[in-house]
Amino acid sequence: MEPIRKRTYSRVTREATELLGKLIRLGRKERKMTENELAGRAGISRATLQKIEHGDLKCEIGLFFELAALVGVKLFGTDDPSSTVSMHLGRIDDKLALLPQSVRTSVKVDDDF
Amino acid sequence: MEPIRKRTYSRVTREATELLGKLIRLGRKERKMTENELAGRAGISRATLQKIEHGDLKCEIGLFFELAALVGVKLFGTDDPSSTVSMHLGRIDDKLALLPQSVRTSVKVDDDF
DNA sequence: GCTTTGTGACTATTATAATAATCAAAAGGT
DNA sequence: ACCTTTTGATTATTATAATAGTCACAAAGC
Repeated sequence: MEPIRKRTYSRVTREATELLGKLIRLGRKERKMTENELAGRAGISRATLQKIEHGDLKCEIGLFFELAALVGVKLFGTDDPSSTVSMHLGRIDDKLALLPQSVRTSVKVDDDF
Repeated sequence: MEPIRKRTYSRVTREATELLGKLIRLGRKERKMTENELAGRAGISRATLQKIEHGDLKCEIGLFFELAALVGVKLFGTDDPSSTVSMHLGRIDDKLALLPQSVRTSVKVDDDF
């Protein structure tokens, strides 16, 4: 069956995703893990891991990032991702708050964390 | 209806995705685009754009990256993503070619988190 | 004030991602 | 050479992401 909806992606997007997939594969091999091992750790099937390592654009971003973290790929180019990401998050929140149309939903309590 | 399959994500993954979503939102507002405008340009629905800007882990990585490119978010921290990504791709291919396919004696790899 | 536009938050439906299962072939070890 | 493990690739099925549509509310603009 031919897919009914076909979407196009820019070259930058395709290459960035391909790069991330290859970094995951490289990290996995550097840690001497098999596809089954890494897939098991991540709680996904081997088929999905294969798609991600090949840069499949349709796969969940959460799976890409989770796998990257599992094999030590630095998402934002630093050695300690979590602290740096948190720092960035604060900066972005400040910037968004200053913007005219920013919503920053007044008194909404976070439900997520 | 409760979801049948629920998946857990690490904090790093959640924060990284949230950050990327907020960077997209920030880039969109800096370019004074509405949600409908950006969604239309990207060929997606407004609902999906909202999920991405809120850091929904289940959304396609291709959509995240495509939106990031559309609003000028630099995926790999450089001004000229495509050339740099291509360069990285070549180096990763070289590294992968040198690595043995796997190592049999299944050494347990320690987790980072 | 009023009107318009942008956003948040749902719904039901449809398209599809993720899965488990399989097979063949390549790679590694003995 | 052999045998084992890992990988590539494909299937059918199931779970779910993406969609269009709607409603209410919040900001701007008049």
